[in-house]
Amino acid sequence: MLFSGLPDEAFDRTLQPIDHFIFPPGCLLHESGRSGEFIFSIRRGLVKLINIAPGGVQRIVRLLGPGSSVGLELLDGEKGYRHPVVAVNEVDVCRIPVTTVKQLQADYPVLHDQVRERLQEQLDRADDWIVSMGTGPAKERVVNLLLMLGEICGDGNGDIEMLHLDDMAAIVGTSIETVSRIIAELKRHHLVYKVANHLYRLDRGALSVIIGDTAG
Amino acid sequence: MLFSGLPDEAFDRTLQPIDHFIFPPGCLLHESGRSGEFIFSIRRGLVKLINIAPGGVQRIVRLLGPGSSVGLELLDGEKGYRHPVVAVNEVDVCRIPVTTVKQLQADYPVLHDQVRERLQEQLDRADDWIVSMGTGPAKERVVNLLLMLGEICGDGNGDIEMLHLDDMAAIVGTSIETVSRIIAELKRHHLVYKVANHLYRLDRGALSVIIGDTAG
DNA sequence: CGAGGGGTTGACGCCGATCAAAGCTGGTGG
DNA sequence: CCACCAGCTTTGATCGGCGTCAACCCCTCG
Repeated sequence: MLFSGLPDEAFDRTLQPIDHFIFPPGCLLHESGRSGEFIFSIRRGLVKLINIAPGGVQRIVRLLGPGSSVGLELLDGEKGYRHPVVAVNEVDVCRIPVTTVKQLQADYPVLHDQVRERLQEQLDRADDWIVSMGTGPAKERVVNLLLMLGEICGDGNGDIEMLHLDDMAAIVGTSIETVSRIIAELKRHHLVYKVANHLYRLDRGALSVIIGDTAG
Repeated sequence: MLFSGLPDEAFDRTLQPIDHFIFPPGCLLHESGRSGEFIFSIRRGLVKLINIAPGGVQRIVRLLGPGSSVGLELLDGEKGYRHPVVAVNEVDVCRIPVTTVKQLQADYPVLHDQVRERLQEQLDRADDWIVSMGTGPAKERVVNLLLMLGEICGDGNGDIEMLHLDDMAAIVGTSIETVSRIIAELKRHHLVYKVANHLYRLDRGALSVIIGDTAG
């Protein structure tokens, strides 16, 4: 969590409350309060940061799971969020007023480091995204996405909650038909197989071979 | 600069010196000192952050110009840089020991904000990159790149220093031949024309039409 | 049972990768 | 001052991957 490392009494004097929310899939996080006043810390589930190009085409620029923070850009004093943020699964978040974070940063300098590490983590994620989702044939990109899903919200078994086709297409930058064909082929070769409704298991070793990762 | 907002006397007690370097094109910044000890602040010129995939394929994940900082990830206590950083032009930088930044952060909390803003700026840049360089036909991506070059290191006239084909290809994710054909076509239509050796001028209005930016 | 939304599958055309070869250009040495 | 060479750029020909359009399937829900 964003506040790990802070003592419990740190929160005794916060002027505004830290609330806990649960969003259903497809819900826009920002609507839970007036725009640009809250930072969210994700406890469970998956959210997508989307970019809407002039023309209406959507592209997903990041997936964030448990432990990640949303809205840190508000600390720079700007009014709005950079991207619309939408729940993919059912999502469990802490909603923290920006003023509370600023206040706590002043009282506990270690929080500065926490915030910086979150930002750095997102930057690393974005760089990885540029390489994984922006390069190579469609098949490699889809496989990269599946493996990344396992890392972000893997449940230990290596099972992932499969996204909808349009989300995956908006991530890897292809048409939904192409994604459908690729995943169908992966299923035929038993590199991906269903274990429950929307829950799929990955053969990570075999998938890693496809993207040419000789380190397995 | 990274230290704007700090008083001059802040640097009187720094244990290690802040040096000034000039790198020729193609030079790896990290080699100027032992690995993982320095943060660079760019004063002039352009650097590229590159990612080398297993297999040797290079992809450029970011271009940084004057005002940007390189190596902020070292503040997280890790040993190495995330990406190799290579000078594109002749580059003018300040080399700042990580320990100096940490020391100054402790003495001047406002520096925490400066660092956070730099990170946020790079995150915004990365997100924009994902959209601009990862979506749409090759022509749009190249035009986006040219316009972005003008923003990062524009000299006011709207002139840009043209990159080499292989760099542009590594940015937009196409072959060098495709980039060459696209730029040749732009020249034919007088949307781009040479004003000096490697210096080109852009017709921004007309180029904006290509990428469908109705706000032009 | 019918409607609708997502997923699947096929046919076809085009964009862009690839291979190949021919200009250009700047640097080097005679 | 010129010839030469290496690396970069340009251009052409060909081919495959993937976008697009269209039809169909399947599951859910009213």
